[in-house]
Amino acid sequence: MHAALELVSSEANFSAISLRRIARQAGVVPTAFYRHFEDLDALGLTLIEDTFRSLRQILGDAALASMPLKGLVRYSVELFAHYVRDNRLLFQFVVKERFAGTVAMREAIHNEIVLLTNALAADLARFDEFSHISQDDLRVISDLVVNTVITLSERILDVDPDNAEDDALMLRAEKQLRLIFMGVGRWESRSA
Amino acid sequence: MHAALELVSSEANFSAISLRRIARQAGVVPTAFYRHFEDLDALGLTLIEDTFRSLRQILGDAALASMPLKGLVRYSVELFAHYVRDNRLLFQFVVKERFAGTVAMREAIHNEIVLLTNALAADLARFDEFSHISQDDLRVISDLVVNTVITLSERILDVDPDNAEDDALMLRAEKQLRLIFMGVGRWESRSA
DNA sequence: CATGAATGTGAACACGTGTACACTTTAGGC
DNA sequence: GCCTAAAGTGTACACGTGTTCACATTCATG
Repeated sequence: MHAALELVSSEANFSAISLRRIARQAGVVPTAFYRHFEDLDALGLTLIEDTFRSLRQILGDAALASMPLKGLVRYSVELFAHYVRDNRLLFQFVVKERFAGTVAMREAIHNEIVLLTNALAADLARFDEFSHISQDDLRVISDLVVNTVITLSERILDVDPDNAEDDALMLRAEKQLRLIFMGVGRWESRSA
Repeated sequence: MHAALELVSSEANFSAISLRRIARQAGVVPTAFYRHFEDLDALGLTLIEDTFRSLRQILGDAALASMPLKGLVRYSVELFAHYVRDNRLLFQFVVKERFAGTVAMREAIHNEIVLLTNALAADLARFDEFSHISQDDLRVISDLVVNTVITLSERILDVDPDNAEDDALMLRAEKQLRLIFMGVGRWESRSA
């Protein structure tokens, strides 16, 4: 698995690397691959699963819902950015395969993102600031927030690790999220 | 070029299809490929160029800056969505290669998006509603808007063409953009 | 209509690919 | 310390790959 991640990180994407190259990178003979996965698709799906399993755990442990809304934006952006940096290869893989992968992979990633969006909507619902927002609109807003955070991680992965210009990226994302939350204050859900 | 687009649309992505398969799809012998492009990279870059050239033209012709801000959101979302649907294969290609493509391709796409963002920022600056926003913040806002529209097109491409549930997607994107613009009303640029 | 450029052809090359199969090595629980 | 399941090995096959080169065809324009 790690060999595959390394190759995908330095090459274009998963479909561009072969079973034999992965095996070579892992220091193992090609046929040994089959001892662990039925085929390349299975490997890819496992990598995606792993990524989101641990991401869900991080986000769950953080218990964001019990924080004051003030400062939550900065905190969660930093938490997320930290996690992305710590799992660079894994996230690079997911970002690349989100649109370029197999249908199975794309669906898996999509489903996980939907789950994250739902979780965020549920968290936001607990804040007074969102009490005037309808259920549907809560999901629309969460969707926008999730997309903004995804874009942030794509960008963090695009600059090289020790460049440290991530700060500018994070500040921009924070600004955008604050802007969104400002809009929420004036928002009126027709069917609230 | 069209043969390549068809294959990429039905397969995973560009790096997964071979020169020989493109030639076969085009009804031509493999070596004939070299009469038109130096290699596959050149083909890919040309496709990206073409996509954005015509997109820039559409957006330029629309002269959005001369419209009232009211109704502009709905109009531009519809214009954009229409264009994406009319150039489904082209956009599918760009979306897939945005992160999974060659470095050259990725850079080309990235640069084009930056151009679009700058153009939007310049357009927004003409509206009274944005007169209290600093130059930098204008770019941050435009960035958020562009990302939201990109996400919309990714989703339009994900549902099959004659499904006609695009409307729901467009409504969501419109809501999100209106939310952003609501935030702008309360936004205060510190260095305005 | 002729001529020259643009486009398409076919054979050949060296090499990378996924996977099957029988075999050997490694490691952990009784 | 043995023995069994897991992991790794080496060989072999049929096939797809990019690119080369000399040759054939098409087509526009003088």
